[in-house]
Amino acid sequence: MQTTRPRPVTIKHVAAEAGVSLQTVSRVINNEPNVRDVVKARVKDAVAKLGYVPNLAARRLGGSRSYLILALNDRDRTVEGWRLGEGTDWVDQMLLGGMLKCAEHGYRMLFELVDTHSEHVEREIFAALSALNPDGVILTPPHSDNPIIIGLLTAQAVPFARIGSVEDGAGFSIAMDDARAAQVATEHLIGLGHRRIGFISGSDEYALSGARVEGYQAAMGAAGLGNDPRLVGRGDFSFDSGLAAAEALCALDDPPTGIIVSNDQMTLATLQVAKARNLAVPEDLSVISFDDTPVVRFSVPPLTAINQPIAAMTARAAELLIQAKSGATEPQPPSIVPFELVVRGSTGPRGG
Amino acid sequence: MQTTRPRPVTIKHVAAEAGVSLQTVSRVINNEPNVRDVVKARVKDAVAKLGYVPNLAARRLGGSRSYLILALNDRDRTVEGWRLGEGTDWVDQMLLGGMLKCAEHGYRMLFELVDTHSEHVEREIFAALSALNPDGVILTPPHSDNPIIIGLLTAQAVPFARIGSVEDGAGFSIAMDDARAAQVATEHLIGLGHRRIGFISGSDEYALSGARVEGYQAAMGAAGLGNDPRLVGRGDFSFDSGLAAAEALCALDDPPTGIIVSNDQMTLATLQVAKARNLAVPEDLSVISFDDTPVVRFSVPPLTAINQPIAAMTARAAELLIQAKSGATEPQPPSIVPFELVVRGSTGPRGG
DNA sequence: CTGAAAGCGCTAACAA
DNA sequence: TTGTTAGCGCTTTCAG
Repeated sequence: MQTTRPRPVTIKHVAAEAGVSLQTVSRVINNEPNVRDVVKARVKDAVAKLGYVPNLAARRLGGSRSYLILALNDRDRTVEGWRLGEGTDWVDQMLLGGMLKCAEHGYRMLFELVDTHSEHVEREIFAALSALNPDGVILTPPHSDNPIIIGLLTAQAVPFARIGSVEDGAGFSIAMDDARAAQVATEHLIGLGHRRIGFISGSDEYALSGARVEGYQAAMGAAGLGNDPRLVGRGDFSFDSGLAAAEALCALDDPPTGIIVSNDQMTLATLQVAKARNLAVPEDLSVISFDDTPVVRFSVPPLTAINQPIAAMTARAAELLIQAKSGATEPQPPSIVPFELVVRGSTGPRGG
Repeated sequence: MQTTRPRPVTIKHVAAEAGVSLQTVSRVINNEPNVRDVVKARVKDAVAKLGYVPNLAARRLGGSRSYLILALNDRDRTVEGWRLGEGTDWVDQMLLGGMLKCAEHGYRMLFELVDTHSEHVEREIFAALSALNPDGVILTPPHSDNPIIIGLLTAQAVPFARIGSVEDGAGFSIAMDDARAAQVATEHLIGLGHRRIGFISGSDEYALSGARVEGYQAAMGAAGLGNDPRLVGRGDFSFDSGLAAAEALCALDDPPTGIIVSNDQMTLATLQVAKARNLAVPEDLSVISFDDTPVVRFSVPPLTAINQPIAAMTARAAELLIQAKSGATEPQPPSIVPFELVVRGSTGPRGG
């Protein structure tokens, strides 16, 4: 059976139905001024009656906007996360924040993957820009600070947002206040009576690693708890590095009763170290994690954690890009998105 | 600073560079016949030299294809999953399978959400079709068997695929062999020496629930283990229903030493019941789950499970749609995608 | 095998 | 405040 595709309703039909020109219909659709209310109402009626929906491709081709926001993620990491099936929900949170925000404005978010480390990054992104003409691009780590990508986007005059970056540079930068987050985490433990509090940092390649250490140190200093460098372990976000760092902290003569760890993987490692040493969590050792990915709900005990507001950051990115008039990419102060300390079972009073 | 958007490379430039007409370039790009190899090579060189990438909007507007596949999910369930952050990776697996497969063919997959239960489903999808003109639509449960949606898509002559459905009807249906999966799970337990094997079914609203019970019964029968109806508990995929069903099974005079459960949530519940009854898993009770979502890796012990091949099903859907010539939506036999029994720690020899 | 013409559905620039 | 005229970049006829 060969069904013929029904001829779609175009702006022409609406114009005819309403007895106005194409242009007037276009103006009404796009909420442009200079249309009398009567006419506007007539057009809107016609639109509703015919069930007219503007065609995206035609809109893009004729006009200057595509109503498309392109979100870019690192291919290898993303695909690996999907394949592993360990519940990393970075992409989901991006969709949650980005798609819904785009939809609010009649935009669509298209999600794509690019190879960060390949020499083809530029070609890949260039191709996507040429094919899609997105009105804006959302960059995530590690793309957010990639000079090649930023250069290309700038040269192409495509507005872009950099999530998780506070580096100066073109485009909108959107991040959480990592220093403040570490500070809040530290204060939480201090509030529970802890005096010896350890910190396991993330990879130095990420600016946020340093910021978190600073926040921790600031809170410790403010509480008069000193600044014992042995309490700061160095990790690289991997489980194994967490193991090593936690082990080192626990082996101290005067070990911490609370540890703040820079991501969920390393926190899981810390839990494992505690178990091996017969330290009950949180009775003997309190632990706070960073990121708050799904796994924190399934560990025993569930982890108290600072969440990474990926959905909110992506939503903000989409919003800024949609607002931005194409071509105008003036430097702006970074958007700082609020985070939350989610208290679960891994923290408790000292000596609980 | 106001950068001007560089004038993009169009098919015209390529034609000029290669010294041929637009049509010839178009033919080469689209791999159409009737172009001499010499000319084809010349055009390809020009494309490479200029870095030409065809514009999607123009392609769609001029031609009959949009190079877009639209994947539709239920809005409420999807958004709830994202908000809960419990690691459900259905969407991720769809992207993994669908996006990558589309990319292989120069297509793009666009992911959207629609309200199943609203009266607006039809309007929503119609709007998406009008705006996007996708070359195909991928439906997931519960849309896969929604007659309104299927009717609309059929009327619009848009090829579509229904994931997780084996119901007859228009469009491609793509599913896994649930009966066989349950059978394999049952055989796995039988192979471990289990004789009393329980089964907790899912909601009767899903055809797959019945199929799984049948597969289980078939395996039991084939092994001469009879067909004790008390061994089949009825759940509805919720944690609580799993609790009740598992409790009932364990309370039998002659309780099972192995239980197969129709999804991960109910299996987690079964684990909890076992713990409450001081049954060690897998020593006293073996458990096999269905779905294999990320959570199975984090439970104690990790769950042996039948995976749901979402990525493979979505990839298959994309493939079929891309192949399908628009307009020709002849009934086809369902595509059955292979599943896997992933053995982890929740199953062991009887009386292990 | 190749090219010329027409138009897809819309918006931008201009005219009225 | 409204309408008219050109395209946007491509693919589809249909000629050659």
